[in-house]
Amino acid sequence: MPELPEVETMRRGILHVVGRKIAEVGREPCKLRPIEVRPTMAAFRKRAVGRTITAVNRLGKRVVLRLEGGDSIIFEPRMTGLVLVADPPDIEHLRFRVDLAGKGMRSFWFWDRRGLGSVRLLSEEQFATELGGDKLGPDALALTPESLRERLAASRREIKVALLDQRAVAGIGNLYASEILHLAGIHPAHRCDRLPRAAWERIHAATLQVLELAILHEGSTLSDGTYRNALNQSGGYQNHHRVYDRAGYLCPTCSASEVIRVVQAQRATFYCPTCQTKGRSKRR
DNA sequence: CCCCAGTCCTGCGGGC
DNA sequence: TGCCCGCAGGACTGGG
Repeated sequence: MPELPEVETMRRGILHVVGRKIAEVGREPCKLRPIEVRPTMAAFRKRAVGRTITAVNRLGKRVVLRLEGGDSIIFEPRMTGLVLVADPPDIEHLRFRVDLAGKGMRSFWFWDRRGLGSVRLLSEEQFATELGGDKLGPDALALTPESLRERLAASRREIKVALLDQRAVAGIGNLYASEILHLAGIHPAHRCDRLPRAAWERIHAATLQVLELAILHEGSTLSDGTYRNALNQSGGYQNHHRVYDRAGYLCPTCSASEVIRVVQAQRATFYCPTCQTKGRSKRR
């Protein structure tokens, strides 16, 4: 499931479309339930064709193509979406295509097995309304210890659940939340409003460390094999997971406890009961 | 406002 | 071996 490192890898994989002009856009033939594309294809085509792509950005877990004139195309992969420049895993799940004018790469695609993702073209105004303001917190890579603490310290939620809230911090998902809290040595069920200042600093440092290393490895491809980079290659960070999907295995940090799986807010959380303690017990 | 449970969707794996 | 159910968790919504 694409989170910040996977989406950042997608972004880097299509960075070379900057400066290219869009020749055509459209849905790919697909027998499954169609993904959300907005606005209608006729309006989408009218506003995209002939425009030059001026930048490829990432906003939390979305890839953003900036077009000359102010519109943006937003690719939102959600669970199983991919941005591909070549060699799709299969053609049945190709959902959307962008053709480019001129010399070089001719097309790139949005592929999505489960179809929960979307492709949207937004004006500057729509962009500000739907993705700006308080809709999304600061990007996890742009976080400071203070901004993290300011946004979450008053919450009564458990820290693992709060880290998934994109209005608090943008980019962290279920997999990396577990990995971050393990590296920080914080129990996932610790209430935000009971975390000391030093804990926020550890969470902040762990967030940067985990996400940056995961980007270096081009994200995590889990056993279902869904996530691929723009060239349909697997990521490598799954080989560095310390707790995620590793219930019953010995914690690689302490070698004293097995990794535990629990459910928080209907999602799986993995942690080490020795490395990640709650409250006072850890105070030397 | 804050938070949780339910919803969308497809493919896979466990259990019988 | 085959079938069916439950699970995976992005983001959004409805309601307490």
